[in-house]
Amino acid sequence: MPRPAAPREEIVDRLGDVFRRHGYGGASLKLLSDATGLGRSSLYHYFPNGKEDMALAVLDSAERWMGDEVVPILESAASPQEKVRAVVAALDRFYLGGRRSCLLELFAIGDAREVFGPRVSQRLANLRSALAGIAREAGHPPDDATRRAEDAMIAIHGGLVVSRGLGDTTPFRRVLDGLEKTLIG
Amino acid sequence: MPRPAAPREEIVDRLGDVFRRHGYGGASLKLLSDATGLGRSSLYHYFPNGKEDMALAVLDSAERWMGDEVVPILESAASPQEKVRAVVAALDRFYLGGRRSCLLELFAIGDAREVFGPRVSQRLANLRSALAGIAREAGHPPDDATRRAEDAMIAIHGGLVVSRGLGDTTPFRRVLDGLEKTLIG
DNA sequence: GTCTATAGGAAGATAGAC
DNA sequence: GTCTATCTTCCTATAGAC
Repeated sequence: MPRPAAPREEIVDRLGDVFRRHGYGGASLKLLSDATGLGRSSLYHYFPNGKEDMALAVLDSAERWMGDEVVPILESAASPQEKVRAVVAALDRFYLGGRRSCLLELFAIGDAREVFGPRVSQRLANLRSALAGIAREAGHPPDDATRRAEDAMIAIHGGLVVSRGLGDTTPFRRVLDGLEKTLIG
Repeated sequence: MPRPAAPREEIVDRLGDVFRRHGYGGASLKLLSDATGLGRSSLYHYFPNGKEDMALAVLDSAERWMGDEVVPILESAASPQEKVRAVVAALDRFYLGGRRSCLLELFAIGDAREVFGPRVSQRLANLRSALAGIAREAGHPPDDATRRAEDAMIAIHGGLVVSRGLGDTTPFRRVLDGLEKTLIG
């Protein structure tokens, strides 16, 4: 008798691992199947539209994580400095200290761009707004705050890329260490 | 009678376009064939080992470009400030003002990582050394110079990622504008 | 150097039994 | 929910004519 499946959350996490390692196009059904322990048919049972549904579920999961972890920080009564530190800690956990790639980067490449491009763009813009809010709270005028927020995003993603390329998470960790200065310093 | 082929340089450039847009795995022989106007067989005539050979040719071409354009700047008698500005201009041309992705980023994903990972790592380390040289010339101690060079690489690649994600080259151009400060300011 | 044809396999996706 | 079997399409790669 078939075992009750792993919780959907767990499945989506494992799918995310594959997408983050291989990109959208490179994540074959075989890899997805192996990573979850689910056969092709089971994957289609959970995600009727196949790979695109799986990728959407992973994106949703990442956005939900940000909503659960980061938004409360932003809405708290903490000081800007405390908020930055909490966000840094959240990013460190989310990107596994620099060992995990960013889906927004991978989903803006190749065929995935056509499907997910607008969503990627919107998520980046949202993240920029959120970070700019902290910079404004710290007293920076709106233009300057937005510029700082964008610099922070550039540093984060650049740190991830360089860390992955060098095979060394030091650059990403250094970015996180400097984020307070980038954003409100 | 078959037309004499386009110069190899031109062919490699067009292959590079495909790799940069779709990544290594996403660059199918069909895309490569369409972009160059060469049939599959002709591609195998030029690149006997298929896609891997094509990717190597593109990487070689990019490295040669850097060697031809950037190394002379570094070896010139110009001031550090002049060198940074010349490098910035070269990067601006190379990345088409932010519209072109970096191969080093794309070739560190998925299956390509196994094949090109070490080479990517070495190129990044070389670029860091080159940039650190300018920072040292400007009077920064070695440790600080290397840190600045790495920050510059983080900013460049982060700027490319964010620009691509947002569909707007402004972030990359702003990174280039700030590179002098990042490196020697 | 380019062409057509094709091998041989892996891809995404579906059908129907259990 | 999971399984096996299968369909179609696409992929990389090769062979051989011109």
